[in-house]
Amino acid sequence: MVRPPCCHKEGVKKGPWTPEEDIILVTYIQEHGPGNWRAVPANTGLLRCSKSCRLRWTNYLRPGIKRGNFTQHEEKMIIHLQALLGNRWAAIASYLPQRTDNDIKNYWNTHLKKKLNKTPREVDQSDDQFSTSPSMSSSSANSNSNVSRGQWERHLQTDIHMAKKALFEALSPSIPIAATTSSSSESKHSASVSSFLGTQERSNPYASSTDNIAKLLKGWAKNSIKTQDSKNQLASNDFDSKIEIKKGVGIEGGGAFQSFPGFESFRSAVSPDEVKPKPKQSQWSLFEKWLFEDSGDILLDENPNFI
DNA sequence: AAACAAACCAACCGCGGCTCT
DNA sequence: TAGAGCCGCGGTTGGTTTGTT
Repeated sequence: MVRPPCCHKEGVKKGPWTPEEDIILVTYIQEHGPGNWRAVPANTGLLRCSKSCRLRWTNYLRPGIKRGNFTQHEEKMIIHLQALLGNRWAAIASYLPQRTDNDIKNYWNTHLKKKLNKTPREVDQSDDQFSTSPSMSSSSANSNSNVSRGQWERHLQTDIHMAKKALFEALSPSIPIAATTSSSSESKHSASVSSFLGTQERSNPYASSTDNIAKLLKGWAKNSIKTQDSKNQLASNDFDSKIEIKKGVGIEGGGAFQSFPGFESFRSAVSPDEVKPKPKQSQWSLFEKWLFEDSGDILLDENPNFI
């Protein structure tokens, strides 16, 4: 069947999102929750297609998103997860709950791919992983056509094991991460704390500026802290209280945005843990189980201090 | 200071899978 | 069971910023 693209309707706006649109979208989602995206443009009056709304929410407005530089730890995780899972960015993102698939994809395409291609040794390593991992491309699979299936499977097992091991190392905070593929120094990435807050060095128009979103969220958070003091904490995805500030400030009048202070107090008010999506926990458990049960014996031999 | 190139990233597009009727 | 519609994902594009000459 041929389905007309959802965004080809007349009067559907494209391009960068405005603060007003963001507020409308966030407000609606606070009230109704994410999902049923088709209803969002209809119910909010936004001149955006449902896809665009979902994308804006998941990649930018959703609470708990970490922006800015990737840490070395994250970088390593992405490399190894990519080796294991291939370009399944959503799956990879599920192990980096604070990063969006789009962010990871962009980072891979703009940074990591180049890095891995830079040093021959790393290329060899990554080629090994990629050419024998389950996620390898058909072209790379063909390049091994002269290798017998048995050999290839043994190689595959070995590489999966090695990838697991590497991933284990990356996931384990107690084990020092050796400077491997990253050419960027720790100091360069040590700004992870500040990067969590989305410090973008570049000054961008609104749509690519975290500042404005930060201001918005900060405003909501600030208000919610006041109103929810007795509740003692912010629910991870619960912005119900934050909506109040919207009602107070109003979405009309761009000047309202000027009144929002910086993001700092939002940072202090909402810790990364608090905004971490809940469902990831079970994924972690399964993943860790898979990771550790197979590699655990060897890994624990090598890292007796773990656990 | 201007022109050009490279890097970056938000957003779009189209496909596949799932759900509902 | 088949068709229609929606959602999510991955690939790609295009605008903006930054760096270099």
